[in-house]
Amino acid sequence: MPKVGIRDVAKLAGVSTGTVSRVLNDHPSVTDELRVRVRGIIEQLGYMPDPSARSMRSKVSRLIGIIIPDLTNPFFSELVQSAEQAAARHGYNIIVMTSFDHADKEADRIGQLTSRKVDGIILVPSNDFHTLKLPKGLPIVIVDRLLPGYSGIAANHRSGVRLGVEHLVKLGHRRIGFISGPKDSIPANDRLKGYLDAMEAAGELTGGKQNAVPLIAEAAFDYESGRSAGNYLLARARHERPTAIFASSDQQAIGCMRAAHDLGIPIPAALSIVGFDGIPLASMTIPRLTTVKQPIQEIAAAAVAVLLSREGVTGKPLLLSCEISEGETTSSPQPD
Amino acid sequence: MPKVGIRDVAKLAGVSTGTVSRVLNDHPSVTDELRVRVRGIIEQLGYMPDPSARSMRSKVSRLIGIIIPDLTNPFFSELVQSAEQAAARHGYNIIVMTSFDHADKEADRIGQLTSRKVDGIILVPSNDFHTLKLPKGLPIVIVDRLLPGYSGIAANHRSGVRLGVEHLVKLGHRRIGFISGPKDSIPANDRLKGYLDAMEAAGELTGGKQNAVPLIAEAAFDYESGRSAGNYLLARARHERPTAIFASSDQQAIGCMRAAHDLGIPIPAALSIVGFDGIPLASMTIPRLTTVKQPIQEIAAAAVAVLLSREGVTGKPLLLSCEISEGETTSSPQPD
DNA sequence: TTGTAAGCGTTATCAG
DNA sequence: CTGATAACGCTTACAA
Repeated sequence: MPKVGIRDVAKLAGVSTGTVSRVLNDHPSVTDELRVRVRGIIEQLGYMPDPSARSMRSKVSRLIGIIIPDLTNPFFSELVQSAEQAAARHGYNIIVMTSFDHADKEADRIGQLTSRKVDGIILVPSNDFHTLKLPKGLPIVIVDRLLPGYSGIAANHRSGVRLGVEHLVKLGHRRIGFISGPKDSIPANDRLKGYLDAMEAAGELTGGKQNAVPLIAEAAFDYESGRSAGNYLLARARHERPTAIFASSDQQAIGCMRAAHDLGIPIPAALSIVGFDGIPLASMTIPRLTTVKQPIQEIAAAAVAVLLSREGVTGKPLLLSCEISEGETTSSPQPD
Repeated sequence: MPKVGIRDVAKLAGVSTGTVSRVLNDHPSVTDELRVRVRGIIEQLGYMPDPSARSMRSKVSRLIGIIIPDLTNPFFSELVQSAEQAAARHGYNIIVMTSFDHADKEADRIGQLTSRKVDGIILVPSNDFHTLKLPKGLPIVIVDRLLPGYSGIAANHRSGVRLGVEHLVKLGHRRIGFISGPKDSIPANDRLKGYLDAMEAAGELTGGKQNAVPLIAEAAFDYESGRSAGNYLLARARHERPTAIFASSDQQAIGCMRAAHDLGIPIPAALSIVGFDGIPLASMTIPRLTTVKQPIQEIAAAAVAVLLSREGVTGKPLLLSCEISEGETTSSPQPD
């Protein structure tokens, strides 16, 4: 069974290959009658245009690449899934690649995608990342970890964290600890700023007392780091230790929950905890984690939309807002 | 800057396009001297062969598709990541697609990949899946959820579960409950068989007493279902309820942990729990979950290898063995 | 071993 | 609006 090509369709429909092609591409200048007839034949023959031949002529591959640091990270896997969905709605498919937060691997992946002639790239830049050598002519949109000087799409981490900390303030907390991300990470710094914003607004940053009892612990975004950061913040006399902790990631928050648990500190009775990200896992902890949820689907959809508009991101970064997802790890503080 | 093509390379190297092509494809019949020279020019010009043109002639796209039910499931995201790694080692890239456990979506995805002319498909069949219409000529390898009548690659769920249950038996448990997967799921049934194997070997299946107190609860694989199944198994008088529970997934196990927690049953003091899968989350619970770990990387690597051998899976399913990952949710049972 | 040239299956240009 | 026909960039017999 010889595979059916565009001329088989043309022959059977009694038209030229050109017409068939035009039908295929929804070119306006085709009679409705012809369009219908050709479509019928296509159906009947089960004809499928060859994407290679197509892309060779038209310079469009209907393929978009996405490069993320680690697919095992639930935030990124949801991002990829959402991107796949969004792309599919436009007839596009997704090639995934992992950079493992390695700048040279990332460069290599970008090269691969470029030579693959994808129509665009969604990039979550690796952390140890310095200069981005962008193949010009290829639309690329930076996502989640915005780079200074580049535009892109991300959640508004700063205002999101502020939202979360303000939630704690509203509950009556004053000694609010903060588990920060790695200091060389852009989003980590944005989140830190959000914390400082909220603390300042609450009047907790003016006095000198904070200096005596540091409430900020730096840590990687993972579970174990969150745990040790939590230990650090909590291993002090009761009247000195924070009554609430905001963690820069849900994984940190969960690690911190464990630290509190190990220290015999009940949650939320003696300690409120808020995380950041809104990964599915957050609703599976005991008790359920209160967290600031990133609009992952919206980010992915926006990224795809930008790529398909073939403009790259135009001006400034596009920041989407987070919302708080209330769990069971927050309550008003106990009286001392 | 006009893009550089194969003839630019040929011209500058003073050879024919044919020779350049042969160098590109590591064709053996090229002088080392020429090979080196051409490679040099290629480098110098930054030439990248156009994959569309290439694939159009050669019928090879160096693309492989992978269809999974849900990328949000950590098991599958790790599978995809491993597959991407394995494929990359062979110069292949991966197109991901999600079926959401929907048979017709799955069929559609297979169609898309077929028309994309991928070189092979890795498929985790959707659950409500009946007949698989395989485009012949396109190598496809079924993974994880083996279909009766088809060959494929998966962990040996049956022996894996048996391993886990035997572990509990060795610790001294006799009333071992089992949270099963959905009854229409192949792997769920395999796992159930593993449980029955082990229980029979332990002499716990011969008496009639099991009938009076059913120790098996059917549930979906997710967290919430595991929780209600756990509630069902544990909501009885102490001397009747299981001293240990084996759950068919880690998520179920974690749900079950929550159920036990809510009932005031301490783990592992009054209840041992073992999960199945070995997802990263398993080591993040309090206490850390003991689980049977599937060899995900090996599965992915084997799947890619099979595809690249262009044979499809030849004979019987290939079953890889699991290993137990000891956490803190298992101990010897308390005396009644 | 290397060069020559004929396509691969579409799309796009240009007449009609 | 539709039909010829020339590319597109590369691989691969076939010849030399």
